[in-house]
Amino acid sequence: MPSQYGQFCPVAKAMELLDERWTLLVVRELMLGSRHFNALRRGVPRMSPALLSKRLHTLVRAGVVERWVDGNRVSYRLTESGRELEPIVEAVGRWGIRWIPELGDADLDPHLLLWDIHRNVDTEAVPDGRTVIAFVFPDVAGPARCWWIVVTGDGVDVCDADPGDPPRVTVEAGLRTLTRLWRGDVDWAGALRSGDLVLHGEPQARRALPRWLKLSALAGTPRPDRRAALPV
Amino acid sequence: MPSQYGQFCPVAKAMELLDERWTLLVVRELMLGSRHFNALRRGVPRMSPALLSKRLHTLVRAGVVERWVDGNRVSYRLTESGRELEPIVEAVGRWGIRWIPELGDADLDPHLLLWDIHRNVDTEAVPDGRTVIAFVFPDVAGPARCWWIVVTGDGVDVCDADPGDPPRVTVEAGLRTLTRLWRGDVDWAGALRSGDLVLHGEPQARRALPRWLKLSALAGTPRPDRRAALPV
DNA sequence: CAGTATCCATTTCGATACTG
DNA sequence: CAGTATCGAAATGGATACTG
Repeated sequence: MPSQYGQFCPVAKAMELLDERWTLLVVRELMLGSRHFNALRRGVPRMSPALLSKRLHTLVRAGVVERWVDGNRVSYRLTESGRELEPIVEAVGRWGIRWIPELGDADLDPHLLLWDIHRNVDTEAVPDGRTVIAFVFPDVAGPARCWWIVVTGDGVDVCDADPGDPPRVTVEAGLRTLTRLWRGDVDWAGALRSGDLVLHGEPQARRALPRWLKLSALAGTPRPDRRAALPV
Repeated sequence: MPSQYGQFCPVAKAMELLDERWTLLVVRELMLGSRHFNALRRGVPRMSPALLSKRLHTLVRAGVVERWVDGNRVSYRLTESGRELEPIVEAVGRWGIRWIPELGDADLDPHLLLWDIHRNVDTEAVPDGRTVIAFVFPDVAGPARCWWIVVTGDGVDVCDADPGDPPRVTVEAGLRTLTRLWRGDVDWAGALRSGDLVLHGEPQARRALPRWLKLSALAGTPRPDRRAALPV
């Protein structure tokens, strides 16, 4: 049981549930459409399965999440109460992107980044057939250096192994740069101009890429005007 | 330092700060106008001074709160970043009052309740001069049973000792009932009708009381329609 | 696939007392 | 008024291994 504030204030009562570590991130994943335990895990990879399990149970008991068993498959989904958390998650996200713009090295995660990018591919904009987009992080060592996103009529997949087909476009960028691009901290033009992001492939495909890859839903959030905060 | 999620997601970055226990309640108090350490403590009485101090320092480092020293008096106020937390606190409050309506006995606190009520007295509506409103909780033992709110031209005070003057109105109600009235879980008519809330005093003053005491800002939040959730 | 179980290091926090 | 100091109990949660 989450610890109690001993206050009748609705903010306190809500936070008794919502301020438990990881809770709102699990809710975020459910909002983004994850339904199964291991799908949820992909969105919160640093969370141990035991803890995810515990949080899900707490959310079910609180009436925010519904656990559904059909056959031998278990799925979780938000209840009406859970869906009404959306304005909170959005407000937190908007505030976070405005006021906590700095990312530490520990915040960067290629797997998570590709996972996010892949679920925002605009399949309408990508040419029919099979399209492979490769990503190379020159500053990342080991197996997390190269990634592939494969778009077909059936959907979008991420791979950490070469799918074989030659990529239509290869994106070469520092992990931090691509992360900042995804978040909207920098735009395509700025990333290309800085030289830290380089595209390889046919000119037409390179020009089309920004339409294939939609950025984070929060990327368009207006940022605080730093100049206004400076003394005259 | 608050623990890290290891995610670049703005929700995660924001929650690294905001999901620390007590943090949002301290922000709430600052939004309600508390400026000094001991004033803040009154709004979060179950928080130890050491912990309040720690949270304030964390909020200052995060740029959400500004610590201001003038003379030998210290005051805290929200920065622009902190003021932009208001939509979050409001959204959390609205969600909480809609979806966590049940209060445990541990959530009831006469001191906190009178403190809240006193800062929402509509001084415009109260007659000029000196007006005393007494509160009696028959179900509370000891010194927390009787309270007085004193309204003068200078402001509004709460007392836990008889201020002397005869009260214009005496409110006699169970602690839970007055709390639920304050939150808007029940209205004046309903509380009076149930018989658990009784007013003493001249009829004119008794009728005027609901205009003197404004309820929580969240009291008017529409509640989920429970009937709609039932099977047909 | 969908979790449990166990263990222990670490963190957190409440209580209380004390200070300039 | 505005905190700090200290201490021990309790909770938290990360790592790892295991199960139907």
